[in-house]
Formats: sequence, structure tokens, C-alpha cells
Amino acid sequence: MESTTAVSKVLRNAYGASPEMRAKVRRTIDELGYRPLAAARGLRGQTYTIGVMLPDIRNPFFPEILDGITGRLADTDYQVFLGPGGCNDEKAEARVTEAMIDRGMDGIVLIAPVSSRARLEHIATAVPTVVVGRHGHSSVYDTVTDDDVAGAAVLVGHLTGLGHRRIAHIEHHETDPTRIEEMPNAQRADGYRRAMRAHGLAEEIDVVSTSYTQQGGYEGARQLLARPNRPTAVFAGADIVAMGVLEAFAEAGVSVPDDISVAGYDNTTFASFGPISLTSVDQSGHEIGANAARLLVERIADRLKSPVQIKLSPTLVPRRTTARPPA
Amino acid sequence: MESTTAVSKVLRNAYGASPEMRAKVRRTIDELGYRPLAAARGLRGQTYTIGVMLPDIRNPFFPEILDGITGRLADTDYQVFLGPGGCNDEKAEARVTEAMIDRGMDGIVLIAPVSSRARLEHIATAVPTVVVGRHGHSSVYDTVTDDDVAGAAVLVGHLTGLGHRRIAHIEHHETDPTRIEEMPNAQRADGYRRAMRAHGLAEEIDVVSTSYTQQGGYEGARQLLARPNRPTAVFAGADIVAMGVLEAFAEAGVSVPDDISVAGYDNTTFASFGPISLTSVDQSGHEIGANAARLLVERIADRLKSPVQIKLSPTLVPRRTTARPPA
DNA sequence: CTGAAAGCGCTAACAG
DNA sequence: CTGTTAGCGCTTTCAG
Repeated sequence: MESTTAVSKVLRNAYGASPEMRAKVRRTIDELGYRPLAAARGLRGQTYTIGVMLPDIRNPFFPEILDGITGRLADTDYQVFLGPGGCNDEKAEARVTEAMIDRGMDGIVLIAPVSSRARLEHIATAVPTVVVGRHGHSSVYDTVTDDDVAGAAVLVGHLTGLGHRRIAHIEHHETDPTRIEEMPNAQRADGYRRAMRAHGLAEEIDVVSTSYTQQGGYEGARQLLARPNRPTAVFAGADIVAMGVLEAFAEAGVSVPDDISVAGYDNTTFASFGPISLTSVDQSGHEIGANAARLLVERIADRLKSPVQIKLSPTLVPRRTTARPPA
Repeated sequence: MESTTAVSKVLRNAYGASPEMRAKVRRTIDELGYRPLAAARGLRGQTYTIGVMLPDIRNPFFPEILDGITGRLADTDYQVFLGPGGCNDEKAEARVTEAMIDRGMDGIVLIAPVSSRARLEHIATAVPTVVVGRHGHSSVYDTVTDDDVAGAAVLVGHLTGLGHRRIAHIEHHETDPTRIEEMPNAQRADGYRRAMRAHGLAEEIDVVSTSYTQQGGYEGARQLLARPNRPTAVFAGADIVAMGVLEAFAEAGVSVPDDISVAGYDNTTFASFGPISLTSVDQSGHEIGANAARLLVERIADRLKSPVQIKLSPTLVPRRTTARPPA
């Protein structure tokens, strides 16, 4: 007769069950359509559940990361659940992460969290954690990021290569000092400044601070249009920002790229959409996700292993919104 | 001394605890930073977790529904988690729903599921369920849908009102007989046919069967362009399909709306984006989500209550891709 | 290699 | 109104 212990062992591929016993149990499980209750398993062992916090469902870049994560985890027993983490809202972020911890999740992936460093470490102490999209090391969690400085540089290089000099940048306004170091938006702005200087264009540096939203792009573009000496190219910190820029330019009768070139960052589906065809920087979200999942599984296996930082290289995707500046 | 029972009662706002006791317990909970383990609660009572299955993260219509759900649940103790349910993949859908049941979720919302009727009823038998976006009644689950027939009619009315007669429709090809009755795509195609007949345009009915993807829209548009007698307006079954249509038309040098008018369905952010400005039908996703959440909470409270079907009315959002047909 | 027994953190019945 | 006592379904000792 199969005991509950035997079933448990088979389920967990644990040591101490004969091949015959395994087969027999497997057969019976299939016949009865038995499914172990993950919540109960969690009380003693694992829940086989991994939580992914997405700050903004609407951002078309995140699905790429998610695909990378689920793809990497597809062959395992882990199930991924997404926590909707209210855009740029620390409170909402805290609520979701607490909820994940309360549900006994085995590990969590935080995508571009806005919480303080201290909170991230607090979370990582409670449960194995991988942070995506925040620069800056930690002794308790692993990180996977895109090299935003390099991405900004390659984009500025593309524009100068086309002959642009007056290249403006629209950034997401950041006040918090630690976040200035860790957030991708700040890194992109920094990369832009460095690249401009490297090309001898320090005098032309022109940064507009709004936010990484379509509205932010729209407002930023309006400000740039009001300049006595308009830029010939605009580097928007994210594709969604570029969308707002394109909208403002269309409204103002500014032709892209004939009058002004526009480039984004993230290579979202928006950017690749034919009629828009936005030049952008691709972060290879799929790889980011796959790496995050791998690191998380490793950390679940060994919570004390020393943290890893992975930095991936973005690539430029030139399209039809960038061209030579008007003669 | 507070007993575990007292704490449990306070946590659940249950009957049988004096105000003083409540206050005292609350204070101690705060001091100790105690958090109840949801998994353990679930073993006896509820997990305070609600699962939402999204078939496709990338579809910009779904976030609206999600906002409606989370908004309605924000003031409750329920926490929402999303299950990523591989686009149009019954296997993936089954895996996610099983996972939700295994985790002891208190209720689940299925958004536009593709699973068979039998499977939906099976799920609903195991856990309180609300199905969004599938027409057709059930005795075990509630449904919330948009009136797709009415939506198609209002759109066809808009086009005939502009003077169009040759109005083509691009639909998502459906073979399964039950799904033909239940899926929104089939309802929209049906609504289109009926509306055309109602306007005395039975002879002009022209349906292209591809899929609700950008690629499907692109291919459908190519087919329509190859017609000896091109339509003057195209009703794409979904905004994402309209995107593909616009791309094909742009490529072929067909001007929208001067040569051909184009309309979509769903009123996604894509459609509202200025430079695109696609005429579309708004499903009020927020309301759909809010209603789904309400029904689910009610069903969790009383699993035997008789099922409710809510059908919401869509509204037309006319924009710049539709105009009078060329003279 | 197998199975009986204890207990994970909570809630539900019950007795005080 | 309070506290004690049994489990929820699993995993994990620990004897056999």
C-alpha cells in the first residue's frame, strides 16, 4: 500500500523510493487525477511559485522580459505569477512584495523597482530575490541590467554619425540621490552627457526633465520646440516618451525625420510598427528575463551564494525616424 | 494574554472579540511586524488571493480590465495575481488555471479564455470563477462581456452614415463550433453581417478570415487590395488587426482615409495615439473589470448563488482614419 | 526501502 | 468574551 510518505517522495523526486514504487505511485496519481495543494506543501517545503513584480503592465518592453523568465522556467515545476505593482508607486510596490512573501513564494523577480535600497535588501533577506533594471550592487540579491550608458552612447554615436550636433535628450526627472545612481533613466541621461562630451559636443548638451510617459514626451517636445535654436535630433529616454514627442511634432507640423530626427529606447512593438518605424535601442529583454530566472533558481538552491551582477549589452536598431539633419 | 484565537479573530474581523482586545492585538501586531502566512491561512480558510488569467500580456486592451479589477479590490484584503496564459494556447491555459487552483486561490477571473466549455465548467466547479469576454451562459460561472454584435453594428452604422457601401471585415478565423457561438470575434463578424443586411448592403458583405494579430491584419489587407473592386472601408475586428492593415496600406501607397477608411475595435492606446488616430469601438474595459471583480467577490461569499451575465454596451470613438469615401 | 507520527501556521469548533 | 483543542494537506524526522 502506498503511504502518504511514498507519494510525497515521488512528487519531490526525493531519495528513498524504489523504481517500482515510483511507477506505481505515478500510475495511481494519474488515475485519480490527484494534484498536490501547493499552499499546503509550502507550509513545510516549497510552494513552487515564483513572483514577478511588474511596475507597469502597459509598458510594452516588460512582456519581453517576462517571456524570457517563463521560457527559462517552462521545464521546471515552478509556476510564475505576476504582481501588478502600480506605476512608480512605492506603496503599491511594498504591498505586492509583502503579499508575495506572505504567500510563501519561493523566489521573486523585481522588475525596475522604485523602492529604496533598504527595502530591496529587506525583501531579499526574507526571500530569494533578483532585481532587474537597477544598477548598483548588493550583498543579498542578484541583479540583471542593461548597460544603459553604453546604449545611450551608441545612440548618440548614430546621430552624430548622421551629422547631428544639436542633440537634445528627454529624461525622467529623478530627485532621490540613491536612485540617481541606480535607476536606468539616470544612467541613460548620464550616458548621453558623457557621449556628447566624447564627441566634442559638450556645449550642445540639452536635457529636458519630464517623465517616462507619453505625456512626458509630449511636454518635453513642446519645450524643445520653444527653443530659439531648435535641436536637429531628439533622444527620448524611452520609446513611450518618443511616442509623445512624435505626437507633439505631428501637431506642430514638424516633419520627422526631415526637420528633426527622433530616437527612442527599448525597441518596443510600438517602435517596430511599420508606419511609425522608430529608431530605438534594443535591450534584449528576452535575455534579461532568462538570466534573471536562471539566477533566481540558483539562489533558491543556495541562498548564501555570493551575489552576481549581470550587465547585458544593448544594440541599436536604426529605422526611419532618424536621418541626416536638414542642410 | 492574547491567544492565537484572539489574533485570528481580529485578523478576520470575526465575531467574538472585545474592542479592547482588538486594539491590544492590533498594537502588538504592529510592534512585532507580524504578518499572517497566507498559505497557512488557506489550509483552513481563505488565501485572500485572486488569480486573473490574461491570455496575452501584449494586448493593450487587457490592462484596462485589470485596472478595473484591482481598483474594485483595492479596499479589500484580496490580493490579485496574474497568470500568464500563453496566447490562444489551451495547454498553457490549463496549466495556469490548474496552478491557481493548486495554490488555493479564493477565486479566479478568466479573460477571453480559449478553453472548451467543459473545461471552463470544470474550473468553475473547483473554484469561484468569472469569465470575461465569452458569450454563452453557464450554470456555474458568471460572465461579463461586451455586446460585440451591437459594437459591430454601431461601427457599420458610422461607416454607412459617411456614405460607404463596400465595407469589408477582417475576422479571426474560427473553426470550433462552440467557440463560434461564444467568442467575441465570431460575434463581431456576425454583428457585421447583420448590420450590413439591415442597411440593405447584403450584396456587399465581404469577410476576410485571418487572425487577430498584426500579421493577420496585414495579410487581410493584402487580400482586399487584390480585389478587382476594392472596398472603400475596412472594419478590422480588433485594433491590433487595424495596425496590420494600416501597415499594408502604407506600403501599398494607399492613403487613409482618403482612399480607404479603416476602423478597429477595442480602443487601445495604439488607436488613441495621435499620429495614428484610429477610429475604434470602446469596450470600457475598466467597467468590465470592475464588474468581474464584484461578481467574483459575491460568488466567493455565496458559491451557490445563481449565475449572472452582464453585457455592457460599447461606444464608438470616431477618429481620423474614417471619412467619406472618395467621390 | 518503507510507513507511522509529528508538526508547519493558521482557523473552526468547542468548552469554560 | 476568551482560551483550549483539533485538524487543513503536506513534508520531514525517525523507527521498523
